[in-house]
Amino acid sequence: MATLASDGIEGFTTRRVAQEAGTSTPAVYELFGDKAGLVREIFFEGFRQLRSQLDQLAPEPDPYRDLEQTVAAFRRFVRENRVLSDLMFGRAFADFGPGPDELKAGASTRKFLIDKIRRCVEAGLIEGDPRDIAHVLLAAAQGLSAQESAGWLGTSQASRDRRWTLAFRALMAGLASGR
Amino acid sequence: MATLASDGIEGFTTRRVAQEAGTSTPAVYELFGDKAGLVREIFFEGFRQLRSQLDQLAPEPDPYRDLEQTVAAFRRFVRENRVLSDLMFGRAFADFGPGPDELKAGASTRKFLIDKIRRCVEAGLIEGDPRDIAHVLLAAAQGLSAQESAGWLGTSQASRDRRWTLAFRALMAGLASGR
DNA sequence: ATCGTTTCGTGACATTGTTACGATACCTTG
DNA sequence: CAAGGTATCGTAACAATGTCACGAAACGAT
Repeated sequence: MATLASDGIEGFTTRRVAQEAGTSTPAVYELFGDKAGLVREIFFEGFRQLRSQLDQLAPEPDPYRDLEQTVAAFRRFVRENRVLSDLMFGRAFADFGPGPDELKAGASTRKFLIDKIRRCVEAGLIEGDPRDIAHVLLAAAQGLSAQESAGWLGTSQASRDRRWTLAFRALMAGLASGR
Repeated sequence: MATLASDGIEGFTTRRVAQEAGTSTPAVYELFGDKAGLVREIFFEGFRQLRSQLDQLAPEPDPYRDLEQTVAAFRRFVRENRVLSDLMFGRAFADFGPGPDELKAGASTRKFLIDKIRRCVEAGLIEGDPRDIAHVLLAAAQGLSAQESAGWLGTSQASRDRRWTLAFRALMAGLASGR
């Protein structure tokens, strides 16, 4: 079966989706109304998968390591679902821009982060508004992931790892002492 | 004239480009070979513009403020050239993925950052390999910009500003004390 | 001045998003 | 159980787009 992952975005056409679903093209339009609607569904499915993957993380007693592990899981998700992530966080499909409902999906993921961050704040590891911190942390992870996907973060695995951990440690250390 | 900024990505077609250039479609193919080639040219032009905008920054004696100002200029560029930035840093066009030459263009921008970061390191403000720091700083800025463009960073200007400065300050503070 | 090369315009082809138009299956209601 | 309405689906078509073949024209070199 040809999927997003195997054929990339350019192979993603309504006809092909219909064919591989064993039905005809208008059926897709009957169900999703639009190609954008179809893409939107995949978008939501992506966030469900990410959420499910985060939920399956083994609980970690240390709040710091717990947060670190969550970021690592995010990174893994993006690496293993490159095209899907481009759709979720980038602008892979031209005619699909995130609307209010899509923002909610993103907010759900962020909420997951916020809880873990709150634990770190309550443990005295860092200071600040968990929501702001979640935004910053997620933005950094998203930027690093985008660069890693595009090959901009370095050619060797070692340098990419080094930069990821540097970013996380620096952010956490900087958040330790308020302002 | 219809441009990328006014009509977005969906209006960007080889026929239209040819028409507004006062020529015919195959002329475009003669010049750029491909639509990807045409897009690539815009990609490079984008990095030239970004570089030119960074070069026009008034020199700042304080290395910290200098770096901060550079990041602010990056943010401004992305905000004022939303579609172009999507093309440069995201994956706005499906059939165009960054190759070796494109990576060089990105490296040029990063080099600009590295010099300013080196100044901060030499001034004792932060510690670490300037190249690693540049990667991390650029990734964070790119992630924040992407979220801001998509509307994920918050609805109020104040919260967006707060998160930008939080990210920068936290990163710099965290880089101050090595490891 | 002539020839070869480069550039360019007309027209065509394959693909894609999208929809009109019937046909079919299914579900409700008497 | 049968009839009618509705939702769904397949065939075919249309418009737009990327791309290219095929000459025509322009332009420089000899």
